[in-house]
Amino acid sequence: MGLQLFDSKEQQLRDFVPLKAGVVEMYVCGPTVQSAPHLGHLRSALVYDLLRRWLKATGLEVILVRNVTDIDDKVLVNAGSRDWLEFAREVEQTFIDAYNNLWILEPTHAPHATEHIDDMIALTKKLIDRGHAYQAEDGSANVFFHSASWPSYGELTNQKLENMEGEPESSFGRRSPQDFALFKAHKPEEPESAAWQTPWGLARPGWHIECSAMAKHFLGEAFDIHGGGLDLRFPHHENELAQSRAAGDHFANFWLHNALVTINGSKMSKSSGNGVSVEELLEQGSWAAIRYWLVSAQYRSNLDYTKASIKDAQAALERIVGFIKRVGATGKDVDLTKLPEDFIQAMNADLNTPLALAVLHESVRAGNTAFDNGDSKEVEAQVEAVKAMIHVLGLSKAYQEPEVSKEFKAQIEELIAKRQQAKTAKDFNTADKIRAELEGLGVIIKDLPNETIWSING
RNA sequence: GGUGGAGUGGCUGAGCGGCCCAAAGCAGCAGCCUGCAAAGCUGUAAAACCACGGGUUCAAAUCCCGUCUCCACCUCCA
Repeated sequence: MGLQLFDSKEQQLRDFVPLKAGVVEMYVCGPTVQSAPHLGHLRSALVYDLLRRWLKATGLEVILVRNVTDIDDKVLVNAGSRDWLEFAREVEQTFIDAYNNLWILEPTHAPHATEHIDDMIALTKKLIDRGHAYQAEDGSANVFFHSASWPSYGELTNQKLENMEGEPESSFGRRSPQDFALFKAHKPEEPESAAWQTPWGLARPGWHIECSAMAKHFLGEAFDIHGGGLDLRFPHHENELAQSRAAGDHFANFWLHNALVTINGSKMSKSSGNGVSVEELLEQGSWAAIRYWLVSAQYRSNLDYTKASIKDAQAALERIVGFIKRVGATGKDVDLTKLPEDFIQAMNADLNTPLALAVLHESVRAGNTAFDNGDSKEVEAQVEAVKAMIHVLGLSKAYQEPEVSKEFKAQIEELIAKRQQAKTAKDFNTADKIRAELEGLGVIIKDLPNETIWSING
């Protein structure tokens, strides 16, 4: 059976078939670059990275668009007296760094909202022409989508218009409480650089129109998958869907929503101030361990962060990496035809990564047992399977040599050789001293039967 | 009030009608390895009565009804 994905619009598993044979077009909501990322942001990006890797592994080409919302109320507020765009770029860089460290592949396109204002204006015009949007009745440059004009409004989240609370009726010139902004009129207290000349006056785009416009720009009127965090289902995705459909586009064929990272059972978020930063995480374990942890739950399950989370993940990951190193198979070659059937089925079942990890660990154990028994044929079979699996999960780099300077490497190897000499001479004092010295350099050594291997601490 | 989702061993977390007296990992314990460590490897206990109470079924963690608890979302903002 092929890949099945849970479509949150249909609220069921559906067989995934790309609209165009051989190519998958995905749009994922990226961050609003208002402050540095926390675990929740990382999970979201990672989930779609994982999906992308799996689609590629099954032979499909993937075009992934992940936007950057670089104009937004909070960006302007948090920039304070600084140039807001410069601030936004700086924050964006902290996201890019974190993505890179987590081995999240670069998207095919990573458009900035501010670079697609024309697309947004065009889409908004179309909506006005079709009678689904209007300029604010107070004469300002505010433009709203008229939710009541679109009969299927609410279809994504199965809600009825009358049950939605909405904004106070007259605020900013809207006709009804459930109408949302497509463009927001420039405010005197905001910098002029944060406003654009539109047919309705000086204004900046609302959040929802950005994604509709950029998705259309890069992927056209219909594309395969729209992804994002569960907290974006409403209003953001509901509004995107309404806008794009009202403008005559089919829009996304599948809607995917990843569950949230919680801490003590509650959503991790900026506003509640319980976000766990990258710095705090790295005290618990490596980037690889963080990635492993994020993969250890199925993407639609909440993932609860505790103090031990990353440490546990590190231990589990090292078991896998240890096996590969132990049998000396650290080469980069990977053969995806060696993926076990159970693993493939787990991934095809809406990316059941915990089950996939179980298959992986079973392979590791079988491989280790074979190694102890000197069954080199079995060892080879298992290690190839393991490498293929962790390649798919994006964890391959965990076993590859750390990138250090040649000089440093030579120094380490010399110390290890000296220690070996001391050990052979049964001069254990010297041997222990050297071990301590290596630890001082941040290097942890492990004595294997025939050799000593080392790694960088953390 | 509305809409979705969740409650499984000490912890994380799969399973969603029979293969479940419930995967995998972590932690624990034992053995192996070691100059000693660390790490590693192998094996493994337990009362997981699968939130609680009913029901359907030859068969339920899995389906149905009820109850409790928790989480997310409900529009210029995640």
